[in-house]
Amino acid sequence: MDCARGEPSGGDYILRDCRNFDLQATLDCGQCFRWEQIDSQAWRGIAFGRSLTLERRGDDVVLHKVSEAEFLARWRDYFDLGRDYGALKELLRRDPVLRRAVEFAPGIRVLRQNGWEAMASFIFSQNNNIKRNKGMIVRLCQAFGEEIPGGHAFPGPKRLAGLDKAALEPVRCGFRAGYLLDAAQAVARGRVSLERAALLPLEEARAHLMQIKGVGPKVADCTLLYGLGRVECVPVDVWMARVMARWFPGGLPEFAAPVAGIAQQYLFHFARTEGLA
DNA sequence: CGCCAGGCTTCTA
DNA sequence: TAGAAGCATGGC
Repeated sequence: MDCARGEPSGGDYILRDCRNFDLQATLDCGQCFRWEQIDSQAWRGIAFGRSLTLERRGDDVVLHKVSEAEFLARWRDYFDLGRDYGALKELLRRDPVLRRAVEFAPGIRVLRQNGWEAMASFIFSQNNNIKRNKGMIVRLCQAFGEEIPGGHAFPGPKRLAGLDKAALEPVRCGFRAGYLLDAAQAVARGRVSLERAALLPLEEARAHLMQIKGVGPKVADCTLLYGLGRVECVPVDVWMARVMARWFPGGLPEFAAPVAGIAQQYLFHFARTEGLA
């Protein structure tokens, strides 16, 4: 496994000899919006109502002020550390284009974020750029998220469901305000169940999420992949559409299907930063 | 200043 | 039922 030897040390939790985990590539490849780089080796972010500092220290990765219990309960799955990315990449390398993408950023991991946060974040992302999306999310959290040490938690659907567009004005999210409210109300009232979407067959899960106004195929797929652990799901945005048209007109290789969403992440990052298209 | 942004809804033929 | 326009806002 990638980080088999984790151990508590002086209040921190250390992943010894941690392979396949490039903080920069993982936290800045367009899948998450609440992480910021502190210095060349460290990042700070907020997830699950907790502010966390992560540091690369040689072969190790250090989670600052994290107990073993907290690591196992929360961060292990969040960073997808139970998956063997070494073996996964070995599989993907069978295709020459995937091989290039994997070798471009071999330390990418796909995070398993909170389902609601992923859905809301990608509702915000539509017809938007990543920089501004981060700003909108900061303002949403400052205005409506619970205050926690080091910042604000992401506001849950119940908190947002009672608001109206006027209340969201300070977030400056434009036409997306109505979409966010419909999503919050749908989830808060049980019209849409993220828990069910996590388990449904993929096409049914997409259709279930797309009942929400402002959630189309792309946002539904991002919710499934980044928020609900559906690594077989492939969001196709403008970049991936170019990649597919140019390199995979017949679709991604069959052998990649069970982890096609992760393959997508390597391709997306490569295409967007190196211009593979 | 003009173009564009990890799209989606609505309008039109 | 496909294709284009409209959408709020700000980054560059």
